[in-house]
Amino acid sequence: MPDTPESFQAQVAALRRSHILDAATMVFAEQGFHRTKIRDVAQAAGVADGTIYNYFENKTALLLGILDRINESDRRDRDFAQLGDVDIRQFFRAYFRHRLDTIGENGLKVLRIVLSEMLVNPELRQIYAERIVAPSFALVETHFQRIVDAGRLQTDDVPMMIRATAGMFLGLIVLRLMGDPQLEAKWDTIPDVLTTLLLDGLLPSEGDNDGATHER
Amino acid sequence: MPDTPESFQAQVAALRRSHILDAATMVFAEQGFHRTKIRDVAQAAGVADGTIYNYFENKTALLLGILDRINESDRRDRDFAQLGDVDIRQFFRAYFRHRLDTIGENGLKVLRIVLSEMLVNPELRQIYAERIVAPSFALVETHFQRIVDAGRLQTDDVPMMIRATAGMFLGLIVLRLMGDPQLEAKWDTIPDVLTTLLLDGLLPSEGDNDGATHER
Amino acid sequence: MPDTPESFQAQVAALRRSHILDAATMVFAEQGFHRTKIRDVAQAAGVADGTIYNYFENKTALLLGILDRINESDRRDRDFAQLGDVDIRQFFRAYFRHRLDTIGENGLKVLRIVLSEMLVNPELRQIYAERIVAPSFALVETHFQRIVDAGRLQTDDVPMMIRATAGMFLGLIVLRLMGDPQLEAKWDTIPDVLTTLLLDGLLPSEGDNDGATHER
Amino acid sequence: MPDTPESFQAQVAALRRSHILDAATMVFAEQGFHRTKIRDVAQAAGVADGTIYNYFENKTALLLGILDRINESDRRDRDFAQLGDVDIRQFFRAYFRHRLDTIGENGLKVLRIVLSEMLVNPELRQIYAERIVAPSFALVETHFQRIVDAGRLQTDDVPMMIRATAGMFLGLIVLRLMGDPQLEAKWDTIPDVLTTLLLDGLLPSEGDNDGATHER
DNA sequence: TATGAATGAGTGTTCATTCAT
DNA sequence: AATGAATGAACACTCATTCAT
Repeated sequence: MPDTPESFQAQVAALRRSHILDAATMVFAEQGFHRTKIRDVAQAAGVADGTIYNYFENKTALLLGILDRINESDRRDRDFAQLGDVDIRQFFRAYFRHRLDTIGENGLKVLRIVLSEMLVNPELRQIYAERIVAPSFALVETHFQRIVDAGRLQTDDVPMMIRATAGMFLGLIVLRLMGDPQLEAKWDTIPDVLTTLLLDGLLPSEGDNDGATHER
Repeated sequence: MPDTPESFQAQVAALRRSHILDAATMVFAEQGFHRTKIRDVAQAAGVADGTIYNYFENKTALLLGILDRINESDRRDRDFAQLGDVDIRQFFRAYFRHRLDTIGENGLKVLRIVLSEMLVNPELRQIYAERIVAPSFALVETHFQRIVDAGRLQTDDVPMMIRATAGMFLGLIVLRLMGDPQLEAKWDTIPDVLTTLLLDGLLPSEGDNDGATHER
Repeated sequence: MPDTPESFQAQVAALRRSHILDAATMVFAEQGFHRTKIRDVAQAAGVADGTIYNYFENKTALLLGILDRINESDRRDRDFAQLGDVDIRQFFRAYFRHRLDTIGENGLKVLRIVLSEMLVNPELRQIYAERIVAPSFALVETHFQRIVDAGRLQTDDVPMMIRATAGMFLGLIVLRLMGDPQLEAKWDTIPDVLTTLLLDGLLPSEGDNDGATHER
Repeated sequence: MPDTPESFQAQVAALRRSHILDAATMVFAEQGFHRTKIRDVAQAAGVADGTIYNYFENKTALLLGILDRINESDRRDRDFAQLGDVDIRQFFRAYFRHRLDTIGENGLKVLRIVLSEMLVNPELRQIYAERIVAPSFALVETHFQRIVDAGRLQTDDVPMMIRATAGMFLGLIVLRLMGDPQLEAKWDTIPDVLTTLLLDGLLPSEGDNDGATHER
């Protein structure tokens, strides 16, 4: 079935938009948002300055576009998260591993820029909060609540537990972005470390030591 | 012992420097780093534009100054951390509570600015990594290693465990700065939530359920 | 006699040209020349941006087109002016009235734009001077010269008298465009006021006062 | 009496402001408002681009400054206008002559720019209407009303008569700016022409012809 | 040491015009 | 002839920094 002319035009437009976004992601990751001039993006994309503005309202909209892409990949991850009916320890490990792989080295560079700008730009932040954080948390909450109800995990406050978990992951990313060499060296152990820490906690198992006890 | 004229001058200078830093902290927290003009800082400090440059090399140096102050308060917290020879659960709770209180609402505003800029400014980042992160982690590592060696806590990798813990704290701050309403509402429960999560983990205690088992 | 295909095409073209000119007149009058974008004209005319350039060389040519239309209506007024063999006072009144009516509220808006641009654009000015001012003045000059020769009007310098008269009219328009409220309120009295002032002058008629005399 | 430091600084500032305004007037007159870049003004004034903005809010404010100067000279002319207790014919001639001389060749160039922009810029227009037109007309109205009451001039509507007169003057300027060669050639006869036309009107004096009569 | 006026490099955005389709 | 996406030159304005006083 051949495309109608309209949809063809639309496809070309979408393609170029995506192309510009690729270029923007690249140069932003390389030079940072503020140091990057529109001209840099244009040159990287092989178009004229003005062409950018046929596809994005302004420079910030380029970041929004990048955010939307992250949004997309997050949406896919949410589906992945629902698969977690298997062994919990394995699921945790696999999920952290998956997120880590999805981000990748390049993703870290982009995250640096996006995080930095989002912290300081309310518009960006709102988009992120509404489109990504809120629905993700909502989904994961129901999911985990079920698991907790089934007695497979134990916590008093599912929403806060989720946030603490997500925060741990995000915080490690931020710490690495801050330049901690230890984290860079052991980046791959994160899934294991987090899984063990979150599931088992830091207290010694009963019988592991000389009788130290603890009460909650 | 009266101050010599030199040291008096020096004290006046230090005072004014501190005064300017107060002003900078305030206006940065309120308007962000980039949106704040040197003139804004000068007016808030009640001095002329040029005077700023007698005490700080450039605009970024103001952030560095703010960072140094955070550094100072962190150094004091490190001492506090060493006091942790009491009950571990109480210590965790008290420590998180202390950090939370130290930051405060206003500190969050400053953190937003400093974090954002640090993510993107290698110079700032290096200072932070060298002066704050590294020594803090080093100190806490030896401290915790001792506790682990004493069998009071259990973990395979103390450095990573510490980073995960610090990351969880930092990540929650970032998530809140991103605008998560849940976190804002339950901000005060963080010490409890984190303590329980970190010490006990998510897995149900033996006997809490119908015999589900887990292996590490 | 049916039109040949060529002339039919030509008619369609002329029609579209005129249509575009209508749109341009409207949006220029509404938003001014510089604030109006070609896209505004195109949208108002219901065509694409590029189409404008099939009918007009550039944006200024649109103003030229508007000027040409004013030219046309002025040509018709010239004929009207020749009808002035009736009572002079009536003719003056009727002529001013006619010009006022011809311009209308909408014409004032257009005049504002055209005048402003013409003052500053030599090309436009030249067209106006050559195509409109010069022939109009030439015609009116011969016409008035005849009337003066016939002793029905009295003046030393017909060309300057005509310019002063035209100037008075134009100047009142400009003053109104400048925002004088008095003129807006009494706009309709202009034909009477001008006629009386021009024909009778300001000096009191003989016998109207206590014998004041004047010499030219 | 030596100036206090404050007033000295203020004087220097006023001087530089005036200097910049001189430069702006010059380059605007030469190249027009829109074609003149801030850099042109700065170079003509021998200062940096940014310095302009220490004295004027924006480019338009430069025009406002020029307008204010015209305002000032007009205020002086108003005083001049009050001197008109002498022979009316002489006063008219002298007044027109004075205005013509005040404007001069250079003033015409400036007027071209200011008029053009004012026609199209409501902000500028309002300033002009409020600060210049209204007070001028108000003053002249009371002045002429007195003369009319004294029977030395005759008119039904003083305000409109004044506007017609001012309009005639303004209109002649506009016509000349439009490029009429006749006006340029006989520019100096304007005071005489206008005076005669306004005072005596166009109708032949009684007895000058073969008995043509007219009624008002 | 404080001042604050002067500096001038730096850039996002607009929009008239072109031209491949 | 119509389209409308691409072009890229153009520019007002900001503001960190300097330095004469």
